[in-house]
Amino acid sequence: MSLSPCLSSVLTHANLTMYQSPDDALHEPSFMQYLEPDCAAHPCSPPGDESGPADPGYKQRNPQDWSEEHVLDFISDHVDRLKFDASHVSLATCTMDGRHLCHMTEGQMLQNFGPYLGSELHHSLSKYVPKTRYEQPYPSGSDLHETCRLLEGFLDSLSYPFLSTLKVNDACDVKKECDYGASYDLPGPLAIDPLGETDLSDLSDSEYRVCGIQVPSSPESRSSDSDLEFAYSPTEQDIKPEKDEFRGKRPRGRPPKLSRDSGGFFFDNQKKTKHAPRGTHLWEFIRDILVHQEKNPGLMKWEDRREGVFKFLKSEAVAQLWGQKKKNSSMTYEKLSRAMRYYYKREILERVDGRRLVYKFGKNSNGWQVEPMGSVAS
DNA sequence: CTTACATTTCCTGTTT
DNA sequence: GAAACAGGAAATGTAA
Repeated sequence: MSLSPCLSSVLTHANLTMYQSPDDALHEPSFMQYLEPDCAAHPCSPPGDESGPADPGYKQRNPQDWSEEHVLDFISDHVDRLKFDASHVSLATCTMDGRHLCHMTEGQMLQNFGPYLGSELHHSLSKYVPKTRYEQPYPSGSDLHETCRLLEGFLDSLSYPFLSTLKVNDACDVKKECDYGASYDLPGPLAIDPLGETDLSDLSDSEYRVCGIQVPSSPESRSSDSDLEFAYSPTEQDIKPEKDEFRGKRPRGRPPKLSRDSGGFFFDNQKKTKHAPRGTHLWEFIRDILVHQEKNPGLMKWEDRREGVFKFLKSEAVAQLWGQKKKNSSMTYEKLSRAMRYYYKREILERVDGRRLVYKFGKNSNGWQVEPMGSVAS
């Protein structure tokens, strides 16, 4: 389907309606919210038609030959598929022809489109591009190191808790020459499969991906743990000062959301656009990991299944997974554990004194018990 | 629009 | 000293 006219208008619209305040942002329709009605209203291609009447569409073309509209189609398709909130995409960011797009390194894509969408676009593009051109995003040492440098700079600028030890895999073979450290030995792409009766069923495959990025198991690099709000491109005013600079100035409690009008970048794509469906609570998420450990072995384990005592084995990995579920890439175990502690009062969890990373399900939790007929617990 | 809820974020202080 | 724990305070986003 040729979405480009719609997409262009959408992007233009989005670009022209930069958020003036957080409140504006709250009510700003998402990228796709713009897109779909617009496309419905405009004489876009009929449903199911991958191409316009005269244009075979980007899928039928060599990406090198993509027009700007093809590139916009390509991006919009991914935005659509990923249900990505691209309301902060600027048209300028997406305006390029296929040749330009193909010449972008993964690092540049991450920088332009954010870690989530950028990674997806890069990965997807590598399937379209003939091997002659695109297959070698890091063909030479210099290119490789340039990308490493870009990526490192980008990651550093985000001050992501683990980014200093990130390992980039797959299409970017950077790991071979840029040792970002050990990765979580998570099973595959952190894949918790939808569990049918569980509350994870609303997750798409992509929601559990780490976008080609694996997070290290040893959270040693938590030095920047206060700099987790990296929802924006690192503009001067958006980058938080060092922690120490805040001392004595920052009020207690969660700070107000920053304005999102930071130049059309959209690293706040993890912004929650929808609250988790009713029933999708943290304790249930934890329970489901425990109950279906075969889906994610090694993250958590039962200490005493009968009593409901469990332990985090990879606390930060679980937190990352929870963050993915909530579209919040800055989730940490520290924050997750705060939410866990709130469960004590509600008796969803019980305190287990003296044991680190160990919790116990309380009387107000359910679904974890070993039942005679094994209806829930497997 | 308001309110309740379930977090999320950040903090200080304590314990392991 | 670092990581985890504890819990206060305030903000957030969604549903009702």
